[in-house]
Amino acid sequence: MANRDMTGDGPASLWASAGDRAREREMKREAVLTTAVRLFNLKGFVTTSLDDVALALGVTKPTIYHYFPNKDEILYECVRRGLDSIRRTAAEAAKIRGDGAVRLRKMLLSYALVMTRDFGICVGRTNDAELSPENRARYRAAKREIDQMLRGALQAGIDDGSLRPQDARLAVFAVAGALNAIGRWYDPKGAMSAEAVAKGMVDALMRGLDAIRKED
Amino acid sequence: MANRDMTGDGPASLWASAGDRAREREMKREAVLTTAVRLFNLKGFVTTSLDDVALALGVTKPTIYHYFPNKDEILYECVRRGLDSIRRTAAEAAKIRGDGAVRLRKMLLSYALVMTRDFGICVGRTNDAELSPENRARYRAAKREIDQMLRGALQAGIDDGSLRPQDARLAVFAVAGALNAIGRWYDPKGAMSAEAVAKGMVDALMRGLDAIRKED
DNA sequence: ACAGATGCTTACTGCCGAGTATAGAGCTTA
DNA sequence: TAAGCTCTATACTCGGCAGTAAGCATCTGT
Repeated sequence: MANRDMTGDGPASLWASAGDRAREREMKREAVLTTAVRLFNLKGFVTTSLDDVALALGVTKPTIYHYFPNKDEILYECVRRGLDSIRRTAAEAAKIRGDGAVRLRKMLLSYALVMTRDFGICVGRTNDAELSPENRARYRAAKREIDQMLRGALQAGIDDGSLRPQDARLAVFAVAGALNAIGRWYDPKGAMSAEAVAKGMVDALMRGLDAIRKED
Repeated sequence: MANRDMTGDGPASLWASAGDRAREREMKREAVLTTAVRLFNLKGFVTTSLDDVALALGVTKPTIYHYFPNKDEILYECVRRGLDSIRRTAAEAAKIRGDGAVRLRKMLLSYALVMTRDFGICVGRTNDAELSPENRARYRAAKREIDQMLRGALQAGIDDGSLRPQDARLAVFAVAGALNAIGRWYDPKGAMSAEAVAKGMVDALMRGLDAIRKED
């Protein structure tokens, strides 16, 4: 990495091989994570052992420790990804032009979609008491941030008249509660697509906030 | 119990003492349960050991086993109580006269109130994977029953025109999700009373279902 | 061909927590 | 005063799981 172009070998082969290794490592790490999150969602974090995860991957437990320092970090990385997706899409939605109702609707739609996928489901099912104190603090901070964004959009909607005046705190808790639970009943192999579920859910929730009805 | 009135002692003293003992035992069992549920809600079921519960009660672990056969039964009894409260009040609400919207609103209000109390919170936080297979089956059956009652009232409301035509399954999941999450944020020592939270929540949710607005 | 890194294995340790064996204290009935 | 029941404690067993030690194979660059 430090001494590329120093040999006559040419940078391409050096980089290719170094890159291959790094990429392969990243893919394996990814495989650990996706296998872990699926098991966590299926059986719960505490009741899933790393031996279970290793077995599902066809490797042994110490292998997992080559990619993650401990079990807690694996869970944290799972919820971090879910929360980051929500946060990122919500931040984007906050920037689009339109009234508060329009921005909030977009936020909720992205939120709902994330909750139909593995890392999102994990967010919905994870109890913060399962995380280490440090990661719990980060987890809570991320949740708070999302809550603030939703509340901000809702309040903006109330202020600009696109949403009914109401207790923003209560309303956001209700909405988030409904969305977080999606992973507890949604079946990807069922009749409804993730998009249909998300849209149906968000339409109902936005009606509850008295949004001006806009079919898009 | 079998031979009362057989001695000259008189039934009163016999019954008093037998009753006292039974009552005392019942109270102790109750104490185990309420202490356990509070710890479960605080730290999570799996991460709470029976030694923790015993310590909080000022006794030792074997004492707990005098009142419950195992840890699983303790958790099951907690969720059973919460679910029974919801089920009972919902069944009552199903019998009152009025249109579907009125009955559904009553159901949700009782549901919400239960979710602000310990056994209700436990229902909201318990992951069915934590229960033994037999108790998990009972737990699911109770949940399904409640779901059916809500869905029935909602459908009745759609049929009688008091609620907007919509996907009943999706709507009930949304509503239940919002209510189940109450225990994750509601603080009994906070500014809002349980009643205020329940009413605010239910008003918002019913608006989402396009109930005819009735301030009661 | 050799040195060192990398990836993974087998075979552990150590701990924690569910559940139990057993005994003793106190109350109840005879 | 003795037998028996209820309740509780001390002091275990046993199993499961997070995390580790140490070694073997393979691949990489010199």
